[in-house]
Amino acid sequence: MSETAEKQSYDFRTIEAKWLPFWVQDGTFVVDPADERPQKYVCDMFPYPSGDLHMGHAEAFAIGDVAARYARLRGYNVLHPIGWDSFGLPAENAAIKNNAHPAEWTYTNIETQAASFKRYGISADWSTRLHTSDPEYYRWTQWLFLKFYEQGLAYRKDSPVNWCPSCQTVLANEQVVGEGVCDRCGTPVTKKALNQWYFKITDYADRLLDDMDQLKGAWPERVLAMQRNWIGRSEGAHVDFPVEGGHTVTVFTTRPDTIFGATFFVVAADADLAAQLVTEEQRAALEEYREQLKSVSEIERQSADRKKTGVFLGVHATNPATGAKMPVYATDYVLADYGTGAVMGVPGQDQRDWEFAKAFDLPIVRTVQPPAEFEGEAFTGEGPAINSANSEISLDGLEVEEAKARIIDWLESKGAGRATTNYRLRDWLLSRQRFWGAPIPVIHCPDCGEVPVPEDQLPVQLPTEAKGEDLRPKGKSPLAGLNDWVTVDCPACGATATRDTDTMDTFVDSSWYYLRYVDPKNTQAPFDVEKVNARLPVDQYVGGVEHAILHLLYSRFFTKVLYDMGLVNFTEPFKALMNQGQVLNGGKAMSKSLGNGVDLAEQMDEYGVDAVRLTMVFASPPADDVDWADVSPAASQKFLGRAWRLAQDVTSAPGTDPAAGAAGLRAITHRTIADAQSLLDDQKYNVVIARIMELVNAARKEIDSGAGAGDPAVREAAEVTAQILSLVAPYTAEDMWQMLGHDPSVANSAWPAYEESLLVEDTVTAVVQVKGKLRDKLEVPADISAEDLEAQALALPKIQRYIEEDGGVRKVIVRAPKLVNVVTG
RNA sequence: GCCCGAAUGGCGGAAUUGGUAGACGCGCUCGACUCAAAAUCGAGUUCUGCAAAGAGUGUGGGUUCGAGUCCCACUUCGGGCACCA
Repeated sequence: MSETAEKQSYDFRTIEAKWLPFWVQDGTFVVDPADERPQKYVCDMFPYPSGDLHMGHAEAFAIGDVAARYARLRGYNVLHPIGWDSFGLPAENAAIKNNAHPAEWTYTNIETQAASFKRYGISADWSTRLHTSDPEYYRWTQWLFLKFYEQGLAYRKDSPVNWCPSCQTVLANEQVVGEGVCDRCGTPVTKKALNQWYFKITDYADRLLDDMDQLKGAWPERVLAMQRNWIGRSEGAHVDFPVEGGHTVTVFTTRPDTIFGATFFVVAADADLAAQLVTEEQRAALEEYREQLKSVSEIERQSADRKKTGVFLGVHATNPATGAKMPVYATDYVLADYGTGAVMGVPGQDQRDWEFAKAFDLPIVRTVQPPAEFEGEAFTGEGPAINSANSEISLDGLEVEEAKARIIDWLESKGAGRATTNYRLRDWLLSRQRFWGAPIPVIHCPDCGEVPVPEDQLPVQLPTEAKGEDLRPKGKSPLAGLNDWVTVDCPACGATATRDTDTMDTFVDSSWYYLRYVDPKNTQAPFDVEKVNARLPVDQYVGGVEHAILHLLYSRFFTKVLYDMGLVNFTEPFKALMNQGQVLNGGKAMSKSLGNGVDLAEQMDEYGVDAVRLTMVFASPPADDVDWADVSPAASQKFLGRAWRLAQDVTSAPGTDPAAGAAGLRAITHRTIADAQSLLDDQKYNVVIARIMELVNAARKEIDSGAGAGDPAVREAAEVTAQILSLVAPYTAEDMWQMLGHDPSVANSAWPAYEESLLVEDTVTAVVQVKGKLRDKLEVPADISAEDLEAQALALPKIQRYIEEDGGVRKVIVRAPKLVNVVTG
């Protein structure tokens, strides 16, 4: 800038209008396939096109963009893709309302969001853009389904499933939230016996759990904890109980050591097992009990303080340890789909069994000695075994762990039991009675049965003519009502057959999109194996904690299956995960009902894109919530103006050697680079902003009351400011960079190198403590010896006084050059 | 009940990982500029106290020359799971 040029004021509108088209034309963020530099893959969880972008998107994508832009400045070949998770129910509801096809609503919203993303300055490579609702995408979702099917990992079964009466569709366990309600509409979920498609995620339970070791430290601990909890591995034993009528029923127990206390036997009332065991005399009673249960809501059933109910099945089981006859009951406190759906009742050591025994007046035997002061009912703690012996084995006196091992050995020797592992995780119910999803590529033939659609007939496309009322849920998939679509020739025998009319859970779509990003236009395969192996796993994944179990667990599962198929050479998709916090307003999540929503577009109009982004990043650590009521985008705008004017004020020529510049400012500049680097590596993005603010303040001071605007150190500070600021405020930074005489884009400039020699301070402030309390300070050379520092500290008059008052020096701790602690007395 | 996480000024949050608590910002107070306001700039701002000084990082103990940081016990808040045998 020449001295004569008229000073403009900082106007974010002009700056945005200038640079947004430039980045598009320049292809600033498009990955060059020939780029040989080391790679980084930074990925945000792709959005659902529910409308325009909101404040939550702004927070998440601002944070993800810092990571991407930082990696780019550090010289990596960065892939930062963008796409949409564009299947899902809201599009269907809109279509019914507007008598339209869901695609209309979906793609209109995508265009709106795409424009907003561009305005928001996200450094995405738009050539990666994908939508899961495009036939070119879901063709491969279907292809992957078929691969899973081939390996027996996709199957159908009849089972009581979660049913939302309002959405008229089944739900996965992961989608039943809180006290048993639908995560979309809050309606209490009921159970319905249906034939549904599942992915066999339980086959991968151990690996999903054990491979979390790879993620420790790189994923938030709470996400790992939630997944661990969800998988719910528990070690125990299977024990076989002979039951009258010639059956043998196996139970799962984590406490085989308590088997001598098993006095009754309970099976899940809603499972087939109960119907198989029941005597003819008791069959009517069982049926009546089952009828009663149907009227009990899931919420009521799950409440722990509900009194135990059940019905005697008329048969007895034999306890393999005691030989005792145990009455067999059906009850709803035993879950059909956990363990084996049957439990040995040990009232002495299990509170639920205690309550059942009390309700049915069954004997209670303690087999673990509670401490003398114990006053509870069932005793579930540690203690020596009692009452636990037969003619062949005695556990008496053994502590729980030892007793478990001994009884398992004995059961194994008798062929009556074995150690086993059980999981809370159930198979993933993936079929949905919805329209706007990827159709399950299977044909049902009266002669051949289940026939997978041949690969060359993919994609099984959704009908494009369906609209409005065609899509209303009727208890079965809307596709079932479209006869032209449903009727098809069997690919195996040519007979008239029908298509499967369910569509896939949208979490199937999102379980592999991060793979497709590296090769989004591939028409021969979901992705090129070599390209994926070269680019993945994702180095930094960014998204909300609400997907802690759902999307993240499913994606991990998919990756492991693909690994086993030889399609990828890694077992975990996301090396590092960052959960951004929510954006609140007044301590509460923004919502229509509270009327506390803040409109992103309005904020950008009023304060500018950069100010909104800066506010998001500066407000708190990335993982913490941002309360919009506590922050000031106006202040962010003000700061950006200060930074921008810095560049405007610089009068030295580009390329001026900074060595001759003011030493004080240079030291601050280089300290800022060094600090920013380690802060960015630690993802302490909010603190990085604080450091840039300090640098801007120091540079301003230098201009106003120091060496002046022509000092080379001021130019250096302004350049560094532009570069670091470009991570959060790309428009302002780009404009600064140009004012400073550089070619755009600052985003592809090199991260500034700091000079070690400038970080070394000549003098430091040493603190002098007496008995750990700060009493005085001392300016000393940075290379002062411990002896000199101690002597100087002890000579201080203030310190002398304390020493006299406290009765002399006992000990002196010296940490040159920063600290002296005098211990007196 | 079980499992995670957190607690620092009026507010959001810093603290090189055991060595000056409160960086940076918001807000507030005072001042400059202005006829005035806005914008901008400057000074101050943990608490008590006129000051000297003292106290201080949820509570209570402990380790240490020295603790926001480490250990033990607890409290409160947030989140997840929960009749899972």
